[in-house]
Amino acid sequence: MKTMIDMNKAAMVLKLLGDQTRLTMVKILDQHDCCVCEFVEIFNVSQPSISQHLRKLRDVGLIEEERKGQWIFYSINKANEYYPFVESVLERLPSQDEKLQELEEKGTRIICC
Amino acid sequence: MKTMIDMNKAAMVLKLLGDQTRLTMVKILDQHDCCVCEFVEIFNVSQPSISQHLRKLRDVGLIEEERKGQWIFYSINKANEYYPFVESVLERLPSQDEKLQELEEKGTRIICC
DNA sequence: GCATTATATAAGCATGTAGTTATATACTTA
DNA sequence: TAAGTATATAACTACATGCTTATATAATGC
Repeated sequence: MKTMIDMNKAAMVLKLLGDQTRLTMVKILDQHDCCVCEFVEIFNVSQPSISQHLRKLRDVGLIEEERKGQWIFYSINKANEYYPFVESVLERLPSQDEKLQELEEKGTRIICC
Repeated sequence: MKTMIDMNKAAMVLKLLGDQTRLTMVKILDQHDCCVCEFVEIFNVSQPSISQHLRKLRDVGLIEEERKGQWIFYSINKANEYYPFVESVLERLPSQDEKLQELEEKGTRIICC
């Protein structure tokens, strides 16, 4: 039995995911925690733009933040009511691990604490 | 093995589905063909607004039109490259059959040919 | 304490979106 | 053929969105 979701909530979540930056962020976060500066490097946009995307995802509770020293790490919130729905979308998307791989090769991946 | 979809195509499709009117249309069309005037009655918006939503869905090939006399019927295009992805979203949505049910009770459902 | 780094927020701007009204096109029926 | 019904398109408008730059806040390290 699959988890159902209200039409209006579903449309809201799909709209959130209907942006290439946010969709990729969520796909990455589903596998790995990430900090803001990593996203800034992955996507070719300004830091405020990244913060604003993260805020939208956090506002609906789909991701959570945790400060670790100087950095703020974001992670997926699997307990969120929309997560099962989001997960069924993410399953259809190719892994974005190579984006973090590139950071590691450049030595800019933040491994903290 | 699930069908995969490019990130940019996925974001484009999710954006299309991230509107309550279009999402509901696609959910209905996944089960029943429908003509424009039925959608006009179901959603509380003008006929041009409905036509514009249908056009967006048709432009990516997700739905098809077929004229039947005076009416133009739309149907889902299961052969479309995005359909498997869309289907996995629709599976999580509650049936919208009651909307067509209401039309039948009012006697305004178009059964044609 | 001061400079540096990381992040968030505010403000402004250009573009996109969803709706409307007006009008054109196409089919049906008297 | 004329009137009515169904649909699409064009033009316009209000509002949303995603980006930018500027600035504020917070932690780090000298």
